[in-house]
Amino acid sequence: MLPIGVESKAEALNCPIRSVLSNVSGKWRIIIVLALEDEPKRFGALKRCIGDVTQRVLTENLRGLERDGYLTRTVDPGPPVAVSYALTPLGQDLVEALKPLVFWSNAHMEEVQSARLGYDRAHRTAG
Amino acid sequence: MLPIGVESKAEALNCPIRSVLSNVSGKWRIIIVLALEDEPKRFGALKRCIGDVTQRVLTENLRGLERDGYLTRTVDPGPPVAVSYALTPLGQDLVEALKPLVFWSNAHMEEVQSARLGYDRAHRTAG
DNA sequence: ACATCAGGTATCGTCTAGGATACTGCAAGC
DNA sequence: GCTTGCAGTATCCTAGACGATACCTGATGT
Repeated sequence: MLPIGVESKAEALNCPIRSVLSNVSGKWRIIIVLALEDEPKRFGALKRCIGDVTQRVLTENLRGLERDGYLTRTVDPGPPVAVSYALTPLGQDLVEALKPLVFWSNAHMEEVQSARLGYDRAHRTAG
Repeated sequence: MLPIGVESKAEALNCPIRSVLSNVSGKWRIIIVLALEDEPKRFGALKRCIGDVTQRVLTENLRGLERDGYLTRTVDPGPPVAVSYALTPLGQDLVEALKPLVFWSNAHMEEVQSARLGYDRAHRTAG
């Protein structure tokens, strides 16, 4: 029995699963830590690697991940200045914990998509 | 190198990680599937077990998870009617893929919280 | 007759993550 | 002098997830 149920707001804040989940939910957080798995990357490289994230949102999420201790931000005051982001040990650890989910995603994505198609077909006009 | 980067919107939709991630992100989805791990539950039991979710939101998320094939909704037309939700094999599989993350959360939650405190202390008034 | 539980819908409001775009300061390259 | 790349800020806006509340249908209890 996993401790996911709560009876008060205070309890919800202390629930480890909910706490970490909230770090990791959102469209970009997991993608960012995965992008940093192999090596540290500079801001621009990270942005290019992810592809379709805006500068503002990437910055925002990087700040959040830094705040939670998953990565570090290092400024090398060149010139030109170069800012690089690297996973902390905690962040690398998180990536390990995330890998099963990643592999699973690769393996089962099509099942999910066809389930969705089936559901939509069944629930469109016919009730 | 994980396939997380994309160069077009179409590509983003085909990225397995992003696709599954979007199923699972949101405040409640993961909590719900975890709550169903041990046995099927009826709507009311599920709601009581989670504790602080409203009826509307729970219904909404259950529909979404059903649509994606993670759980089934079964109506037993009593009377009284009883609606029970159960994980599909796909859903049980997802739970397995999620477990490392859950265990990790339990183990590292405090590190994250103290990282956050440290960050906030360092970034509050002093820049 | 009235309240209660079950499993929802319907409405409304809020809040925030994310997207779009413009702008900055600094340097290097042509 | 102009553009380009880097690493951002500053604004504004939208969509949708979430919360609160009221209501509904049918059974069951007292």
